[in-house]
Amino acid sequence: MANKDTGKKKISESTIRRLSLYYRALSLLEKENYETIASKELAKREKLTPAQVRKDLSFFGSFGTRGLGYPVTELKHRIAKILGIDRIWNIAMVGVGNIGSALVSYKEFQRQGFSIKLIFDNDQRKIGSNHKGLIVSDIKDMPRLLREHNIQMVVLAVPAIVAQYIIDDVVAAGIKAILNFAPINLQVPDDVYLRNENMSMELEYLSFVISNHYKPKN
Amino acid sequence: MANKDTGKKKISESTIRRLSLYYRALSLLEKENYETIASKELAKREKLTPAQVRKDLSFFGSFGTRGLGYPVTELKHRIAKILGIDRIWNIAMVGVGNIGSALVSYKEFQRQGFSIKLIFDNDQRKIGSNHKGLIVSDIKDMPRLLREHNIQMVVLAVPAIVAQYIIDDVVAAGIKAILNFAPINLQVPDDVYLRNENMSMELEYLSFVISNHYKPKN
DNA sequence: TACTTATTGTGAAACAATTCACATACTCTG
DNA sequence: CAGAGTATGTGAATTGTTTCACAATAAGTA
Repeated sequence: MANKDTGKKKISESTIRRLSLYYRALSLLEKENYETIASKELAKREKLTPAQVRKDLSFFGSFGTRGLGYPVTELKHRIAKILGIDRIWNIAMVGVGNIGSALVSYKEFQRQGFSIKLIFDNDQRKIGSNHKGLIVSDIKDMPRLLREHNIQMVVLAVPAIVAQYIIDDVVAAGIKAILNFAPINLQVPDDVYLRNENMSMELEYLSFVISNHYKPKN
Repeated sequence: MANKDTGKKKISESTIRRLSLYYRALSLLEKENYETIASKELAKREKLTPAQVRKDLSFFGSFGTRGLGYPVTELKHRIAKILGIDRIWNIAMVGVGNIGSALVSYKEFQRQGFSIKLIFDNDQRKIGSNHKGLIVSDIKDMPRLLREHNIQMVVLAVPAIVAQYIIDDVVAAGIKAILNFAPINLQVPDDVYLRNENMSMELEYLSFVISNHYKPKN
């Protein structure tokens, strides 16, 4: 009864996001030379409940040993496979402003298997310049280059005002996954997954928490 | 009673985050000279249901007029007040690496009332340098400067390896809200709200979505 | 004023996520 | 190799969130 993409999905987004947490925790545990880990300890490290850890994992199979726990290295690989990070993803960065160029230099992406292969901008002064060994390409060549370099994901870090115009091109080039940093609601077809990252919203949430002495439950 | 706020009903994190969306939508509607907006239209713009919009708002009061909708400008101000963004927040940026310096230049923060007042680093080569009109201070002076400049929130953009050490100082300086970009689980006391922002996790989620032909529900 | 239309505000219903609790099954020790 | 101990895997119970559906009520109209 494993989940596969046959029809219905019963896996929640929260479960997937926790898988990322488990993956990071397991990488650390591996370095600490743990061979096995109990749900209790894994939960403690991620501030979750043991039942939640077990339930999350159980959606994808039965990875543990009763009385002992989960094998650290194996579970790490299994989760990598589930998340689809047991490979290298080719990324393009569109927009080389503050955020874009920071992310190009962000070593964590490379470390996690997300390899930025192309950078685009529409500013003539930026086109041709070098960022961490990559030459900024003209956004006009984007459709062709995205295909030629077998890019699977795009990070969009352009001004809000041009974001829709540019994302249309990205979609037209066949990209199915986009991480957008422009603080605007963009339209994409149903079969394209667009995730919005809005840093002001994060600060607004902090603002609410301290203004209202609100105690989030996690 | 986990939540304080004088015995009010429990508000979910999702509701708060949607409040940010409504706020942004209302700002736009105001520019488009709308005077009132129905939950139906507001929902459409944010890809939510009208019932959800009304329910979210109803947690905080009764802001609309039956038969007409919500008054755009007034609702915007009410939400700003609820979120605590009807004011300027003084922020300090700790760490002037890629992410840190990008965020210092990120105009959206300023625009939303989050004003970066101080920047810190521990690298002698960076201390004293100028970033967007701000001089990078020595992290050694952080406890004193945070208090002197009445800083209320800290954005942490330092390497994971030193993050715990630095956040301890931030907490000791009396800061109650921290946005952390280091991909590591930090420990803070109960009365400090720490929010983690992990960009690799966002890409991992994209990876899962396209690897499994997963259809998120929103 | 009375009538029509529109849209809110909100209990109740439906749905979703988390936690509980325990049978099951494995390890470890002597 | 048996008994003690431990921790998984998972239905059931609980808790949380979203959607439904409709009474209430304001605006607009004549």
